[in-house]
Amino acid sequence: MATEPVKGCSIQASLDVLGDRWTILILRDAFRGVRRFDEFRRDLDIARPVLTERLKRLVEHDVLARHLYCDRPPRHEYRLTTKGIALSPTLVALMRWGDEWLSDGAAPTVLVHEACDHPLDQQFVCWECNETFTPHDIASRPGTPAAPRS
Amino acid sequence: MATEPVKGCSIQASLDVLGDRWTILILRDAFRGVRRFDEFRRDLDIARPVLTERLKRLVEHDVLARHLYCDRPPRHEYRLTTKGIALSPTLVALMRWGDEWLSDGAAPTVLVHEACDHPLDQQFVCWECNETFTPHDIASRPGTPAAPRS
DNA sequence: TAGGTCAGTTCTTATTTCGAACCAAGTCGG
DNA sequence: CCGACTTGGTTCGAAATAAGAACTGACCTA
Repeated sequence: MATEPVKGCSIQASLDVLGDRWTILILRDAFRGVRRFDEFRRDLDIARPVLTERLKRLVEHDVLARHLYCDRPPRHEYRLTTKGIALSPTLVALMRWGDEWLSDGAAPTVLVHEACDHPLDQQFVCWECNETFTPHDIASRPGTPAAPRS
Repeated sequence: MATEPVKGCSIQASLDVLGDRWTILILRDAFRGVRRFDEFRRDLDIARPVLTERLKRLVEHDVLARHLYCDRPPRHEYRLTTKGIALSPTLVALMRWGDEWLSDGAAPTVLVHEACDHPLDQQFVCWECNETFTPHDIASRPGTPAAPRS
């Protein structure tokens, strides 16, 4: 897969890793605790060769790691790495959008703050003012300060 | 942990709308201010029939709206709806993950709080304790039909 | 009238994805 | 030891999807 010099867009770069019909669903399962090949396969109803390829890809990109969990019959499991866990804001955002805009009723699953068991929210926060704000208050600036890019 | 078929998963529902190779890139452009057919086409280097189909789909799903912006030669533009704008946490999350884990240096584009021009952060916040927390502090509860707040 | 733009549609071709079958290592029951 | 079964794959041909190039058609400008 030709990974060309990403036109300076991190969304594109992320989609190079995640952007196909199955990868995000595989990761959703991984967040729910699914770890084994057949477990993914049954849960997602995905073709075997496709699952093989996607898992390999995610391991290559260091989003999942392949662990040997059983010696005698050699068995592997796929676990989220730190880099993989760092995708949770993305998954949470997708889930919340689906809940809010696509669901025909109540959310099928609710995420909560484990400590107090109350529902979670996801917000934009400013480093400086420490205030939360809406999408409408976002602006974008090219590049980091003094970072030569082109 | 039971692996029952996850019907009614909101991530799956969201991906039914967004989950192909182009849709999220189209939306990224839309957030950046792109509105016209040819502008999308040139910027993304996407095949015309595919762009036609994706835009139609996004309009059908009420993520984009097709506006007539010129009468005499009838011209249309595609704008984000409220539902579309509600996707910004998803796009921001993807962008930030790419920035942090895939970029070979500085982030190509930085999002800022428009009011004060300082970089934005995206966080999980608890409705009750009002505290921010990490992915590790998230738990999930099956379909609690908790009535949304007033 | 000629040439150009914008927003498509309609083809043909190339790439992905699918499903079904096959494979291999190990395990269990008899 | 034999055969059935499990996990985790690989290898096929067939089907769905995307790509590319050319064509349409409404308008605009000179």
